[in-house]
Amino acid sequence: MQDSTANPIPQHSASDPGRVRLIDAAATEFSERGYAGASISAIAERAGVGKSTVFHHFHSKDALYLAVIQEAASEFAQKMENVLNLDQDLVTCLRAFQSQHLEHLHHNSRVARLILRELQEGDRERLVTLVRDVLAVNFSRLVNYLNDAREAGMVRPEVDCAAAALSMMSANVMYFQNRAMLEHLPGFELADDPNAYAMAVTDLIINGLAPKEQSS
Amino acid sequence: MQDSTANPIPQHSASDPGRVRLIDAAATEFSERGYAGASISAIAERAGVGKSTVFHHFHSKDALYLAVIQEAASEFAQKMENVLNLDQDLVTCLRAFQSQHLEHLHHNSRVARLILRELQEGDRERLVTLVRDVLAVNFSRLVNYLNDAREAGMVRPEVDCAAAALSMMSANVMYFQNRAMLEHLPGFELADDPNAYAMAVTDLIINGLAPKEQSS
DNA sequence: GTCTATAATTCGATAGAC
DNA sequence: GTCTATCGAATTATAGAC
Repeated sequence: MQDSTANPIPQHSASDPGRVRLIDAAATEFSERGYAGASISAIAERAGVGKSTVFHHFHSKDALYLAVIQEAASEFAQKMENVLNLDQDLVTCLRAFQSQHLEHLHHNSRVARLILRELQEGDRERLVTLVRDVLAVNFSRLVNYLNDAREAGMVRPEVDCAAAALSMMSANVMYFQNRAMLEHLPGFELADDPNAYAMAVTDLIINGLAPKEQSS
Repeated sequence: MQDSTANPIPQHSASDPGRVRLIDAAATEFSERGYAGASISAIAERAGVGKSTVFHHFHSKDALYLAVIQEAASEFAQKMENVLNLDQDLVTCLRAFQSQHLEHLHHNSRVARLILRELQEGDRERLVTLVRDVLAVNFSRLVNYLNDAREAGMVRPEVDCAAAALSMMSANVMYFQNRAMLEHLPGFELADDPNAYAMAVTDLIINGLAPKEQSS
């Protein structure tokens, strides 16, 4: 199988079962104990392999760590490709995006929490690598889509597409991270319905608060 | 578990200098070490008073903790009152709100970080109290403003005002929390200009992505 | 399991303001 | 003389060491 790789990160692909087991074990360890707290031996043990096997697949703890996140990010990148295309209308695409993004966070909550944790208290170096090499790719994909849609006249020319993309994702991250507490906000009805929330946010982002006055 | 009788939150207000010193010291200790990690003696020492003085002002560690957050929350509540009024137009109010909110996060970064930390890894009980007794008040204020604006026809009737309020605040929290990493997102120009960011988000929330033209 | 260290909380007394 | 902020010592709870 030939990889259509113009990708910067080498994708050994998921074919390797040992690699998959390791990434899964590492995801658990890292998310439960943080980067520093997770030990390679614990990861190896959890994966049912020897410590040296870990270093056969990944040349460093750092590389393994990034691979864990890369794994989830690539998966989401795939979903984005299915959803963001300019032939469909903006509403359909963004609804699908927002809904899938939120769903992705829940389905990959270990890694999502890992990333959020890293963003708060992680090491600078690792953080920059993470953002530039992994997160930026997916973020840019959405920004580019919005920019293209703007070119095509589907989006107002004044809109800052990066700010828009960030707003969309922020809303989901907030929901994912604090769902338990949102229940206690009076007037917030959507705490138990992620999809309805995603739709409400999408509607807001697309149409805004203000009425579309045409009554002149 | 002892029940704190009849919620006696004494509103001595800021007049009491000893109280103020304690709240300030506690803000630092709590935000640096987390709730469990912060000790009453360390707080007392930092404030330059004896340990038992702390308990003269606050009946418990818990009460002190809440008072720290309550302090910053009330301050923001005051700012909201100055900014959210229905006599001005929606754009003006929401711009001012968004900008002040983001500024407030920066000026009270110790407490802001404290809250965000608590939301992630805090104790359930304390979290619920925090949300219901403190955060919900300010959140509701914005939601109510939006609801009133909707009644007044300044906001589309379909909008979910709670979701809108949450989106606005999420965008700011994301920015506050991750400003350092946003620089590394390609295409994101506003990482070093909080006010411009707040304006971009406000514009988005008010007008949305879609052009205003009424296509029948 | 006992012992110990550390932390939260309570008590009783003191000193100064009104 | 009362009121209140303060403090040092005493009390309880708990987690970790041995």
